[in-house]
Amino acid sequence: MKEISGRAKSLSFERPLVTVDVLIFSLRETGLSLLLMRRPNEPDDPYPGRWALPGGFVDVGKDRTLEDCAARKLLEKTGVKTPYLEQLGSWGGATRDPRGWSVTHAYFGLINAHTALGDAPGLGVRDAQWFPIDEAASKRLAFDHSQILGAAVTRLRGKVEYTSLPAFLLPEPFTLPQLQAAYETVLGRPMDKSAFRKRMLDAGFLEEAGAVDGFLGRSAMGYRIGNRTKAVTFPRTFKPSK
Amino acid sequence: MKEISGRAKSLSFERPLVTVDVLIFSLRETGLSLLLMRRPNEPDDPYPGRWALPGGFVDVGKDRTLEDCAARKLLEKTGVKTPYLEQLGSWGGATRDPRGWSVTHAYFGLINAHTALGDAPGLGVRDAQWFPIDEAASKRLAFDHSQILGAAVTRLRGKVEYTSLPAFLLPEPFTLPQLQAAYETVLGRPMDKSAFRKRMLDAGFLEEAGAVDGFLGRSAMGYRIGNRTKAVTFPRTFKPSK
DNA sequence: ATAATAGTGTCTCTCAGACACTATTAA
DNA sequence: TTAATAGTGTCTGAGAGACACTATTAT
Repeated sequence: MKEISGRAKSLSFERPLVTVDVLIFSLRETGLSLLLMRRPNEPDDPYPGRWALPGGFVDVGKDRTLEDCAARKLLEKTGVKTPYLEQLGSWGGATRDPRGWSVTHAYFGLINAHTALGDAPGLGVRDAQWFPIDEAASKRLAFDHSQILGAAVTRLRGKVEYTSLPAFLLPEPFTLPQLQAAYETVLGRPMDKSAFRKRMLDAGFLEEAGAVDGFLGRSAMGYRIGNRTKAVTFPRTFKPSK
Repeated sequence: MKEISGRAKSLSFERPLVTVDVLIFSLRETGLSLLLMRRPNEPDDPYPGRWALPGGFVDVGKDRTLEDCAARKLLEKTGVKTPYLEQLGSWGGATRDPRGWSVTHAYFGLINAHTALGDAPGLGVRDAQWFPIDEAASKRLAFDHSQILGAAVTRLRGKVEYTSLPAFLLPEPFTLPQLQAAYETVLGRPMDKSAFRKRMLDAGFLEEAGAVDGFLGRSAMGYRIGNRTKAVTFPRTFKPSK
């Protein structure tokens, strides 16, 4: 802040384009998945027809804050209202958008597959689609979105090692075995049941929600998340590595 | 990205102001300190005369990326070239700058007191000054800079529990006792020598740099940081809380 | 020798992982 | 009773903290 050359506080210099992109993750039959949208196919649009993260320009009239803008995009794209939404970071530069110097602000959200009626609500048919993250990562996405996706997956996998993030991927109430399965899917490795339960219950972010389930074998206790706005941090990571 | 109403790809809508702010931390005699700058005292400038984070508008002609812009600000303010620099986050909204909808991108850097010739090079006399972070936090800074500072201190203290960040606060070569003192200063609590040494040496980010020091008592081994661009993550936090 | 600081060895306690065990439900 | 799943108990090993010990230097 400052650097208004001289004392003429003209703000007439060129301003970058300002956008928000949202990475919406969900657990689907095919594993951890990401919502992508196809860019319009008009030839003088950047990256026509490419898959891209949902997002768009900040609307100076509509959005009160960046976070509001991200929540708006997410609502428009999925109909989901208050999921876990975290700022991932910003990418800005002269060349990332052919239309000019631009900055994008990436947020990532975790929603459960139940709310995200996959191919249905609001978005549906059009040009939105879920992809398993490996498949999404192998595509040549628009702009620098592949790079952003890489950062998001790294962050997500990293945080899953020591936070309760995967709980946000499940519809409530969920059981501990379901939660464990969510962790195992995201991390791609099996975990010990006993240690897992100890950790989750000790962390104190779960509220009992009555017995549930049981359409095969013993029924299980259902749980809800105490505070849906933030994840809990565990004192240690799962595998203290080597 | 998209949302260009209709198919007229006019980019003529209003764009937010885009800035970068840098939080420069250093260890000084008075403890962990932050560099602040006084805003110009012209009455129609926002927050005239207030202390603020060093920063300024992105220069679309000069800066190739956001990170470049942050490095430029840091260089202009301190003369330091390639320190540890990490993106902290972005704050954007309609009301944070009276001049209009604005987004700032905060980076924090750790530099050693030797390079940061405190009150001297480049900046010197003018309107830049180091403050112990508690004092900086108690000031009413310009814009939302107090909030940003709060986030930075939280992040820094948090990461110090499980990373090698404090090493960036020391001039090389440094000794393990010096490094331990840096940790203790930032965290505000004493640490056990034996456990500390085990952890640091096992982490494998230190390179021996020959015996050093010894102007009182036994001389110590000096160390350098292997990779100055990123901190090492330890498998556990220091005090498993509770 | 003494003071001051650097560095090591040893013990203990905590806690995560391993894994076998018990509990509950449907067919 | 069996199969399937939920949930518990016990042991062990790794590793961090506590703390006393040894090592090296200047005076």
